[in-house]
Amino acid sequence: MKIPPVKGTRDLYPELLAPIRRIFDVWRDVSIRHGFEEYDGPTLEYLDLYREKSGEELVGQLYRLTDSGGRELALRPEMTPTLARMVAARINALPKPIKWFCIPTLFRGENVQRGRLREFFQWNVDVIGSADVVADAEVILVGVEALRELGLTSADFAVHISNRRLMAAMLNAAGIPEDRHGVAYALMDKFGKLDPVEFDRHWDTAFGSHLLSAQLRDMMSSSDLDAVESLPGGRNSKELREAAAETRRLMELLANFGITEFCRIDFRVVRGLAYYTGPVFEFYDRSEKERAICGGGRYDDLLGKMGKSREPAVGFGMGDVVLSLLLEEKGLLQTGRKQQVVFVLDAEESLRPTLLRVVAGLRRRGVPTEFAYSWQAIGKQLKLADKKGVSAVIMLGADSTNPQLVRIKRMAGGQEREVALDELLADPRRVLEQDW
RNA sequence: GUGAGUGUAGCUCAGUUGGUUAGAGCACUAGGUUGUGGUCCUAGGGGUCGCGGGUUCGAAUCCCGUCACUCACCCCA
Repeated sequence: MKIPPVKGTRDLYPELLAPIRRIFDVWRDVSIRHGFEEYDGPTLEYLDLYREKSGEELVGQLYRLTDSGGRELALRPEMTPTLARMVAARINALPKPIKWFCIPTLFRGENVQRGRLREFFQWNVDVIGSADVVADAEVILVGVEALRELGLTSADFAVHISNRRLMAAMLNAAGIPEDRHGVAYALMDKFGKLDPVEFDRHWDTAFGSHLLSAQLRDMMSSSDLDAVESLPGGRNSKELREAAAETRRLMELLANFGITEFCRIDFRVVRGLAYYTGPVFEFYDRSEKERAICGGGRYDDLLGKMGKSREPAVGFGMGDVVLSLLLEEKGLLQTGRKQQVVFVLDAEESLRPTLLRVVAGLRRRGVPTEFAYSWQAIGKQLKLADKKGVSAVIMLGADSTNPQLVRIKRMAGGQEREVALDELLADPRRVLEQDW
């Protein structure tokens, strides 16, 4: 019986895993360079952790199971609840701000389609314990730097920035009651998909104010902070002016960090889940054909709901699936072998013991080394070396008059040179990297 | 959940109005090549034609059902 991989999962063969590993390396490297520490948590959590935090929508997508002790568990669909628990447990002991990152495997029982799987990797970067908008800016900086490191430029992607506080203030100023804000957000989230007439009609039906609808549309397409304050009631709203000021400051900080070219205000960014309280952002490819590469924002109230003390926090998640699609489109997905492997061969079978000694010696000195398990003619061994994609071959017994001489052959150009075996083993990296 | 499309070798795909033993390219294995890889040539392995039923002397091909996958919609980190 043939059992296929589970829907929405991937069999990551070496050539498929290689480019993903490359992405992980960049994520990790950039995180550490920006002062973040890596953490991880369990893949399995109590179902209640998500029930309490995420509401029924996400719980409906959970992979749940009952263990042999009758505990109701779930495969983690996101990292934030775990992070919140871990931080809450040590909140008094950890120096603030806490800057942590993580590259977890996540599971969601969603419909599978382009850019969306049921098991995927997601880079999480969070700052906890600072209410300063500079933390928001730094988190965005980390995300931008990682994409730059992967070869993307401002011609390829942009960070679309909005602010939940600003939107709330705006709606308040327009006289829309708090309990209707959810309806408004849902509509604003659809702004990009609806044409103006439809948008007006939906807005009118919900709020009965066609005028506001038109102004909202202007504002959402203008990306202009000043336009916000010209909304009905805007000039008199302290809340709104403050939120606008916060957003302006964020843009200034991003300019100070030197990434203005990547960042733009975009009030179409609302973001699905309800726990965001301040600036929110999404990274999109410039064509906006793909789903968001990355999304995040400030969630000052979430940790308070998880633990005892309220802690301001900001962070984002960046999945590997959409990012890989984009990198592939741009021809930036690393597919070839990058590893520099050498292959040791012996001209005669009697040299096998020497070969094994040389192989072990090279490996001990940090040189990735391969060899043929059974002796074959030089031509066959070279063929094998070629298939393995090695960068160089070290030939033992190449000179029958002097057993101390080995010949090093570069596979790319085919050049060969001879070197003493002792010299090679003394400092193989130097010998192998040296020009000749 | 809704709609559309696609299922033939590991991959990409041919396969005539239904007709002998289902093919090609790539990939894989081996040989040509007993002191030098890539190119080239030759050979080989690999298929329950997604699955089940029906029509027929005969089904990869026609019909019905079913399953899987892909894309889109809905929804949404």
